Amino acid sequence: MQLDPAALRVIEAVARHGTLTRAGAALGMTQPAVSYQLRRAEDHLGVALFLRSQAGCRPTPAGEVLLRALLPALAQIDVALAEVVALSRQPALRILTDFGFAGLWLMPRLARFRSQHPEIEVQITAAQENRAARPGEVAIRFARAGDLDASAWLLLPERVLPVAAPAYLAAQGPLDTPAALASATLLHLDAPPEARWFTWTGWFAEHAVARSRRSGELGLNTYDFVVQAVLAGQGVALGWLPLIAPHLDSGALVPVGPELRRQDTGYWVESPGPQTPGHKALAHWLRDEVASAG
Amino acid sequence: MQLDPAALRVIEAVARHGTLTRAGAALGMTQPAVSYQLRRAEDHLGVALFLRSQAGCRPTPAGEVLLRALLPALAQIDVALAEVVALSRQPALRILTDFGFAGLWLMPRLARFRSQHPEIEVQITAAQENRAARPGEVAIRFARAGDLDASAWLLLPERVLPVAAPAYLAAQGPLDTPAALASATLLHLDAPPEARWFTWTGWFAEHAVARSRRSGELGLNTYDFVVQAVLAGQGVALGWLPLIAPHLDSGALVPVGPELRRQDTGYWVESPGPQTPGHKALAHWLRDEVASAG
DNA sequence: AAGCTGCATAAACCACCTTTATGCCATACA
DNA sequence: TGTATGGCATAAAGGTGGTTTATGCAGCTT
Repeated sequence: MQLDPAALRVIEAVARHGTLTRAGAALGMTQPAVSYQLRRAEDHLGVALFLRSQAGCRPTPAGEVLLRALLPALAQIDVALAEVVALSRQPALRILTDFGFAGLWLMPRLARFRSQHPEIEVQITAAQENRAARPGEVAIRFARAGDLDASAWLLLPERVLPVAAPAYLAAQGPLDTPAALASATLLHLDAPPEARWFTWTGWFAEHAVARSRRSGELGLNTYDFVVQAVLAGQGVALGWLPLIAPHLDSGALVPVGPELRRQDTGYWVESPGPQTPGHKALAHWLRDEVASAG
Repeated sequence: MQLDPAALRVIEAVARHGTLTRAGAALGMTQPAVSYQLRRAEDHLGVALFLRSQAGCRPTPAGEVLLRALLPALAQIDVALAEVVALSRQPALRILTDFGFAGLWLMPRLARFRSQHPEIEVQITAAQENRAARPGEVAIRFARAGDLDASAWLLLPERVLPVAAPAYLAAQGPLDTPAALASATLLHLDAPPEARWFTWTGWFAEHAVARSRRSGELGLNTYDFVVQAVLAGQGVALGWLPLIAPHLDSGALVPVGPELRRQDTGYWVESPGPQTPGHKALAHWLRDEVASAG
């Protein structure tokens, strides 16, 4: 047995205010409208809910049975509605990250997050210098374990391998060995000294080949640009696997050397402060994206 | 922040059924009406509550916040509504009593009970022979403590006194003493031998006067009739105080002898079986009526 | 490609909910 | 006693919002 839902609010207002007139004022209605609604509800249920007197209304025993459940239930609903509205007024979810990650990983995938969560407004702030996230913000930055707060988690471990464009390989000849690679033109990602990622120097050291940077070789300070240059056949780059995976898949780039991995460095997610549903949704989605990429 | 109450039902139905179309069928509406209501609610709140897909809807995180409170709250309301309806369908409150009590005490007061409890339908069954109440019934009958169930309670202890009409006294002369009363014409309430109330025999025995019934004196088997006869000046009656109080107040009858009381006999209320709000309301009202009569 | 199902949107319409007006009743006060 | 005030009920009028019908788009399955 259900009751016209509007009537529930009227019943509650009458109980709360004690007269039909005052209930109407609270609901933005006139007394006859309240009288009509209350009457309809009582007729529908087949029982009087309030006794009317010149001094106002008081509930009948049947009315009290209903009000005992109705008042707390409506209060609960109102609390939840306030919570929903407060959520909708949350500031946008701000993601801090570097240009490379933003351009090569996040932006191509963001449409998927937005279609799953259209209610979450997302702001992406890309920068050269990654600062730590403030409470409420989400930072996705390249770092090593120990550099971050304990609650940060590793999204993408570091995996690199030398890559070149097919046209460059055709002109250059085979680059089958680290020694052959040492003779090729290398593209460098210029970064501050405290940068934690693999560089060519580090790569050759791992393969016991001495190779220093030649003058005239291209150096770029944004990984996005490094990828553009290698695609254009300007040399061999150290490919950051999760970021260049689409180019490998399409054949625009081919591996020209073995892969190197590190488990304690990579892109980490830190998200200080309270975790709103938006924060949780983003974390969940990020994990899904990595998992589905295999 | 409140929401159109009709929308709450729509939101709940969409969550329960998983598609707008099926929710509409359950609510007796079409899909576009559901779509419109849901849209209005979402616009009002400023946040999407459901994600729509070809396969149906699933709640957003904000939707889940609301549903966590809404589903149990609406369930509580529905339970209370069902309870109210069940109450309204209770059989009438059946009161069993004798003709004297019904006619002289209960009926004159019943309007007051009905105005306080218009939702309670009352049935009065008066009879010469009072049977015990069945579960759900309420019996108000003359009895002595020990004859009834332990839950029965004494409504009106027995208080009697000789009364006559002023016209009878004017014709007869003063009846100041039990001996003078013995010479008067007495009106008798004829009852079965197991009757427990005061009779004239008992009254005279208490006053050490031998008085037996004279032939030709009027005997009546209903107390209502006894009261009519004494009002008509046909003799002196043993007045049952609670029942004749209005006549004493009005002067239609005057006392012509001392009052006798007994505390273990009188009108008792027995009400076996579950005590519905109706039963409780009646008991409460009965106590109030006795208390306000002093 | 065809068929089915789900949701969104626009236009039309009508039922019902609200307002205005009025009357009755009870209470308080001068 | 008469007047004023406040509360509820009822009737009539009207207008608007909620519903239906029609249509189109998208996704999925066979």
